[in-house]
Amino acid sequence: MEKYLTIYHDLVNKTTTKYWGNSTMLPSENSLAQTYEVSRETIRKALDLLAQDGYIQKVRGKGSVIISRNKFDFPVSGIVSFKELATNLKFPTHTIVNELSIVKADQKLQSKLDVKVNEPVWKVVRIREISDEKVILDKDYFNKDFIPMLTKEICEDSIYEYLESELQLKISYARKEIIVEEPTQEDRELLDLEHHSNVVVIKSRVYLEDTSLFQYTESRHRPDKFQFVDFARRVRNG
Amino acid sequence: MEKYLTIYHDLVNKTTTKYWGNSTMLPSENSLAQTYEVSRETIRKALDLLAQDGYIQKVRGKGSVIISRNKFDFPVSGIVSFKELATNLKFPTHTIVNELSIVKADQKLQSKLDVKVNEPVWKVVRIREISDEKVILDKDYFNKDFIPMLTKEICEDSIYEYLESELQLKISYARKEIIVEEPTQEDRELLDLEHHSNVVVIKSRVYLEDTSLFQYTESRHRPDKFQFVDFARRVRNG
DNA sequence: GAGTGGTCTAGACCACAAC
DNA sequence: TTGTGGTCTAGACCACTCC
Repeated sequence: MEKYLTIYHDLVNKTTTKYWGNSTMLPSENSLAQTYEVSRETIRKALDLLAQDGYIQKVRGKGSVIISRNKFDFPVSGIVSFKELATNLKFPTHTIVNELSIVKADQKLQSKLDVKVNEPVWKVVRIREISDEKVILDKDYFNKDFIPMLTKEICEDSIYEYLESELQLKISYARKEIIVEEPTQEDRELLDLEHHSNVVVIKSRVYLEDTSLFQYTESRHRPDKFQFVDFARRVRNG
Repeated sequence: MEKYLTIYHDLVNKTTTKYWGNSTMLPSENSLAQTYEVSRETIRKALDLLAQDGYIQKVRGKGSVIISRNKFDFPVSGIVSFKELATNLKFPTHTIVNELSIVKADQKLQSKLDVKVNEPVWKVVRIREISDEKVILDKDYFNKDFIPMLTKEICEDSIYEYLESELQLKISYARKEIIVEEPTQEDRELLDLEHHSNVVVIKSRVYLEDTSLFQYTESRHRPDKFQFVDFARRVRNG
């Protein structure tokens, strides 16, 4: 593996496990460069990642401050699949595949998935249970060019794991939009909505490393089971 | 200004205004290095920012692909103040300062703002109107150590602008949590909630460059007026 | 084989903080 | 004055894409 990534992972480990005792500061860049026997720029590359991910804050003239993360401040920025989320949760989770089919793209899908009308796309509808309650409805549409085959078993496990390890597709980035809607008839039928009169909808477009758009997803959550945690650095200013 | 930042801004401009015509590719790093008369590493630093901010996607062996941003894909990742948001919106906006006072920190605030119980903190409650509807309730608490003075006029304009330009405070990063709650009595009294039975709550802790926590905010939105747009790169994998 | 981006180096100079 | 992080350089080698 690349040196700076190895160092990054090692430093993540050491900052989160109090390797340096109760010190709130990382060793200096020069000191780390000696320790790892690399150039200072390589250390800086690793530290930049730590800062981006909210593990440290660099302060000019002083050093790198370790940011303590208490309790629920787990980092779920970035793209997270339900399986990744589920393994972080302490509650039992279960996935029900409600639909797995190939449909022809209509007008709406055409624009969302960047395919031609009537082109075949995978449609997957899954219900997510947490503690035996049906609280999330995931509707995925995949560009069929990238995924020749898809089975119920794969959908029950993790589509992302299949894409990355079997098909060697590299997910690169996503655009997400979070809004609140009134439940549709489908929401009411498939989810345990109880008295709730809203659903939180996360619409995502997911892109591969070569910038091709290959997935459009609507993840519809019961509002009381929705939480989004974000770590944001100040926007670049002129 | 630093070279790589100048180049970053210049390239943002050129990629968003079709400076290179309909080409979807940026010039190569070596070519850019010649053009700007800097080293390749400096160009790479600028390009890394462009990639982080979703303007380009770098593809190994090929080059940097310009990511086209259509219509509503404006980048509101990061910390955005209401004033910044308001200037982006096409609708008339207005701020009503409902409360501006110094209160003593209670148990709840103590943990959220990292101050001692009974220490004085600024409390600011503001109602945000969009198109003459009261749709957002902002409740801000500031550590008084950092802000000696605060007036109604500043709160009506932009507290952030005051902090950054007058007090020279440098906001660095924030932790946000988005959840959905049932409206409180206060929400019902101060907002035009109409029939809506939920509010979207964004809880933020805002930190300065030296990692001191100086603000805790709850921004309470009428659900139909809430939208959160995010650009996310894949989480680092091992 | 030529061109691209990805990694890494050794060294330089700067602005800033702490003493 | 010393140490810290921030910027910038010139050059090297690599893996990858495309022809």
